[in-house]
This record gives sequence, structure tokens and C-alpha cells, in this order.
Amino acid sequence: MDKEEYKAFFESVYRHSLAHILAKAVIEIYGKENVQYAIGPQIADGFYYDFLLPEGISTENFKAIEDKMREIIKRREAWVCEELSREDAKALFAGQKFKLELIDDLPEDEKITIYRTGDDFVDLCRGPHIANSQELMNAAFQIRAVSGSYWRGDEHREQLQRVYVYAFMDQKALKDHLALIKEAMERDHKKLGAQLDLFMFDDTAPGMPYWLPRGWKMYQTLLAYSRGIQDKHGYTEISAPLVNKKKLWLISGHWAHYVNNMFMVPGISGWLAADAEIPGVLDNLQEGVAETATVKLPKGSAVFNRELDDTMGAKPMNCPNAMMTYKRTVHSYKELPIRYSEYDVLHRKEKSGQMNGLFRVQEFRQDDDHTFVMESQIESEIADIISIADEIYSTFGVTYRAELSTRPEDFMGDIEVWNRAEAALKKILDAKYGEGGYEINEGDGAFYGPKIDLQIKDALGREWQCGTIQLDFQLPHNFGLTYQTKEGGTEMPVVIHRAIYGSFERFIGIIIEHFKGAFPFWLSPVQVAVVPIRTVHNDYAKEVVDTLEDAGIRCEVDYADKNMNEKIKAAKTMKDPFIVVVGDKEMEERTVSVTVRGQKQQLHGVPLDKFRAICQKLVKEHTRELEIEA
RNA sequence: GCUGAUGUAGCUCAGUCGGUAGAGCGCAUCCUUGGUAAGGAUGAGGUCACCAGUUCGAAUCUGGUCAUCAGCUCCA
Repeated sequence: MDKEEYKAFFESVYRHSLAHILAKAVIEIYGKENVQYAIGPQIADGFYYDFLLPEGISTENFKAIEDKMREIIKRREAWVCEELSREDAKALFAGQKFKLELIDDLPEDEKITIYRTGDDFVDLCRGPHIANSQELMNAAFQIRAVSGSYWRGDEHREQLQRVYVYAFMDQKALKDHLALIKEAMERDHKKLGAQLDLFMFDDTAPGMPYWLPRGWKMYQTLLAYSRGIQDKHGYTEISAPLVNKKKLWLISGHWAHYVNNMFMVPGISGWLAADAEIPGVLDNLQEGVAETATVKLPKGSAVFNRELDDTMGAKPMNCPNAMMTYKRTVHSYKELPIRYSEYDVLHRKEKSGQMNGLFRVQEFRQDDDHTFVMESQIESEIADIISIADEIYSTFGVTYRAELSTRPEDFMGDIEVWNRAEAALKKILDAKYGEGGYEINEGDGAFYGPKIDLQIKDALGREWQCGTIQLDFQLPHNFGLTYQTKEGGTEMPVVIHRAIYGSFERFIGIIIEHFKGAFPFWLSPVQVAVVPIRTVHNDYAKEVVDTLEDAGIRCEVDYADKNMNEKIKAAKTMKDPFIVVVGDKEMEERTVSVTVRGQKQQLHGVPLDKFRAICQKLVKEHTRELEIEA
């Protein structure tokens, strides 16, 4: 075991042992008969433990629990491991329903071990643990939060209270970690988004961002970048209706599987008069187990009947419209692959509590595409998509990981087609990342086809699912899509859904945090802030701005008669890449003085033409660093 | 949807025991005419998220609604 492994081992033992101490503390505080304790695993920065308690734990209780944990540690109790028979274990944990369920789920041949901490606390556990609580004397921990969590992650089962605790070997490690958390909070895109004036939200449109001038510039820049690359790869862009009649969603299957996530637009005939009695209303739209009841509308209200033919739904996905676009004419095998890219606005109604800044919104755009291919073209097409992903992700300096999800139990379509498609995907992934260089989630694919998800890793090492490449055998079938084969027959094309950014909204959220708001030059909402020292320099400043803007550089200038320090401060607050100061000297020499973001030193006497060329080069090459020579 | 929390000026936040609202930044006006992150003075700005209730009186207490955050579940 090397030093790192040794440390990791002890960290895990300590965390795991502290989880037992937490459970013991909670039991002592709330009373043994009132506490059902579930599981307490370690996680990346500590551990958590799930409890079922008669009352909620609030932030005010944290200190009492922490103090109790410290008190328990100071008792220097011995930890004893015992191996028990299944029957003895069940007797020992009588009344603890989660422990009993865990014991019942253990494989027949698994040894059942328990750990005792002192005489009065016992937990079902595989170990290993410390030998005596005194080993934890120097361990540093702090309760992070308490939140609800479902037993075994199942929302239909009991909701437990999960107590999260930061835990490290010593105070320094804890302190370092808290500093990292603080760093992450400073990068929070919701905070930076307001500070940099990129986007905003309002209560009147939950989960639907307003894109402000600066943010929209960035959005458009990302869009243009995506379009530029996809043009080169033979993509053709379309745009289609945002609202479609029920019939389309019935064909696509969204009415059956996704209707509760769709924003609905009532048709003209759909409105029911006030005071109407409506029989047979489902009392629970979420689940199939709903009962029906007769409902009388309150006075002054009206509802519409969603099930009428003229009901329209805002599209949550682009696929059905892409299918319609393909279907408008007869296609030859010679035309394939046909690639319809689409950046239309999508709406998905989310359950309350699911929204999270730009990461999870109700209105967004994807860099979406539907490619129609012959089965034999799957492999080369996927390879091309992955090369696009490589190019785009590397521009932002993010690394990514691929995950393959294979045929689920409830798959649809021909199993032979599935097998061949999965083999093709594996072949590509093996060639690209090496065998074992990607994860395989067996049975995790969509019912309509296998998929590859691309998880990107940001500057803080957090992973986000953005890109996705999904094969679809189902939609072409639902829409009756065909192409003419060489032999004169008809075949059904396979559809590849794919997105690289995923959604623009989520991707922008990620890169805001990744770059901490200090964007690469090409992507910055404002690229050059021009600061005239006095108003007599405004004419030259205007000339500088015109010169740069002619070259497509986004500039900002403040001609107001105020202190130059204020202007510089404003530009620095907005994290503009270059601040250009012009005064007597520059005006006379036709140069600019440049302050580069993140650098103390200024570059004086840069000829205007040369500066313009530097800016253009940074844009053209999508350079991440602000490289500039004096 | 669930658990816990939060909502006071454009922003960041104070506001004690229930007695009609406060700071800093920003903004406006004036002074300062300047060489790389806050020059000075004065001023404007609030239906304390919304709706009920308790009370002589509610930012403050109670209930409900909406929104947001940390998680759970689900997802791009």
C-alpha cells in the first residue's frame, strides 16, 4: 500500500466509524425507541446516515448532535466485531425494520457481522472499523446539511432524514475542504450570472431564463460556433412548429409517456363552462393507480378538456417534427445520411423543486440533430459525431467520459437489430477509447434504442451529462419512415438523436462555473473595454472602437466625463478580457495600452492595427488563454 | 412531488420584546479633469414575495399560496 492508498484507507475507516458515532448520538438524543436507523455510507467528502425520526432535525439541532458525537468519542469505548447467524442478527435488530430488510436481502452465503460501540450501540456492518473510539479524537467533522431521501432511492417508499457530515482525518483537511466548497460557491453560475449581467429569472416565468444583452451575445456565439462546425459535417438546419396538435404526440408516443411534462394549449372547443360537473376525473395524474371521482368546478373557474383533438402541446423534444420533415417526401438510399439539426425552443414542465438555475430549466434549446441512416451507416456516423464532440469539448478545455447504455428489459423492436447496433457502438467506443476505456450500463438504454452519454468534467472535477447519442428504432416505425433501397424495395431508416452541448442553458451554466466567469476571448460577451482618459480622447476612442468592431470584435466604451478609474473598475468587474486605455500618448502614436485580464502589467504602445490582428486571431482560433505579445 | 431552509431598496445584508424601515455598494445631481479595481458632497429609491388570520397595532406571531436554495427522486 503506498502513502496515498494508506491515507485513503484510513479516511474510509474513519468516516465509516464516524457514521456509527453519528447514529449512536442520534439514538441517545432522540431515544432508542424513537429512532429507525437505516444506512450510513461514506461519500467523497465525509459520510451520511439515514434515519426515520418522530420529528425533523433542523439546523438548530446540528450543534447538539456534534457535541454529543464528541462526547461519545471521549468515552474511549471499545469497538467489537461479532459474526452472527441470520436468526441471531434478526433477533438483535428486532424492531429496526430497515436493518431487518437489509439482513433479508443479504445473499445466503454472506457472513453477517455486527459492530458494537460500547455496550449500548450496535450496527449491522461489514467493517472494517477502528478498535477504540479514542482513535477518532483528532478526526475533524462538521454536519453539512440534513435533507430528505427515499429509502433505497425509491420515491414510493419511506422518506428518511439524511444527515450529511463533512469528515476528514484532521482539522487542516476539513479546513481545506471548506475552502474548496467556498470556491465552488463563488463559481456558482446563479451568482455570476447576475454579477456579469448574463441572465435573470422572474417569478412570473419559473425555470425560464431571460437572456440579457451580455448573456445573449454569448448564447449567439455558442450557436454560431455549433453551426459552423455542423455545416462542415454536412448538417442541414431546420426549424419547426413549437406547438403541435395532440395527434402528433399520439403518433410519437409522447402523449402516452410524456404528457405530464408538457405545457398544454387548450383548443377552442376544449373549454368547459363554469359550474360544470365532470365525472370520471382521475384523482392522481402521476400514476396509473388513480381512482376516478366526480368533480364540480368552483364558480368563476373554467377548465379545459385535454383529451380533445384540438388540444395542442408545446414541444418538449424536436424529434416528432424532424420525423415529419423527413416524411414529407420519398427518400432514396443515395440521400442518406440526412442530418436535420434544430435549435428550436423546447418546453418541459418540471415538478416543483426540480429547477436549479440554468442546470435545470423549463424552457431551453438544444444543439439537437436527427440523422436518418441505413443500418450499415451507424458506425461511421457515430464516429463522426464523436469527432465533433472531441472538437467542441476540447475548445472549452473540458475532458469527458463516455458511457454506453444497452438494451433494457422492456425494449422494442427487433432483437437482431439491437445486437448489431450495440456491436457497432462498442466497436466505435473500443477504437476510440480502448476496451474498458468507457463505462457500460447494462440494460440502461432507452426502450427505443441503445445510447452513448458523454459526461464532461469541469474545472472543479464535477461531472455533468451534456452530450448524448441515441439510436432510435421506434420513432421511424411510429411515423412509418422508409427509404428506397438499391434493390428497389423499401427499408426503414434508423434515427440517431444527438446533442453535444446538450442544452445551451445547462452548458452555459457549466462553462460559467468552469471559467469562473472569465471566458475565453472568442466567447466573452464583451471582448474589449475601451477607456478614454479624458473626454478629449473620445474621438480617438471612437476610432479604436470602430476599427475593432469592423473586425467583428465586441467592444464596450464609456465616453462619460468621469474618472478613468471608475471605468476600469467597471470593466474589471465584468471580467472583460482586454481593457484598452487611450490618452494623449496613444492618440498621438495611434496605439493602445492594453490591460490583460488576470495580469497586473499593462502593455503600452501596441499599434492599433496589431491589436486588431491579435483580437482576430484569438477569435479565429478559439484560444482559451489571453495570449498577447507586446 | 418529498425533506429542510430562505424571501426586507437594483445588489449584498442589518432590523432586539409586535409599536409605521436601516447600512454599504449601485443610481441621480453637483464638485473634482484624471495614466490602470472604489475622489468628495447632496439626493432619490421600500405594498418588508403574495393572500388571509390573531392583535388597538404585524416586516416580526399563525395558516395558506408563490418563488428560490441544499438535497432526494426524475432529467438536457
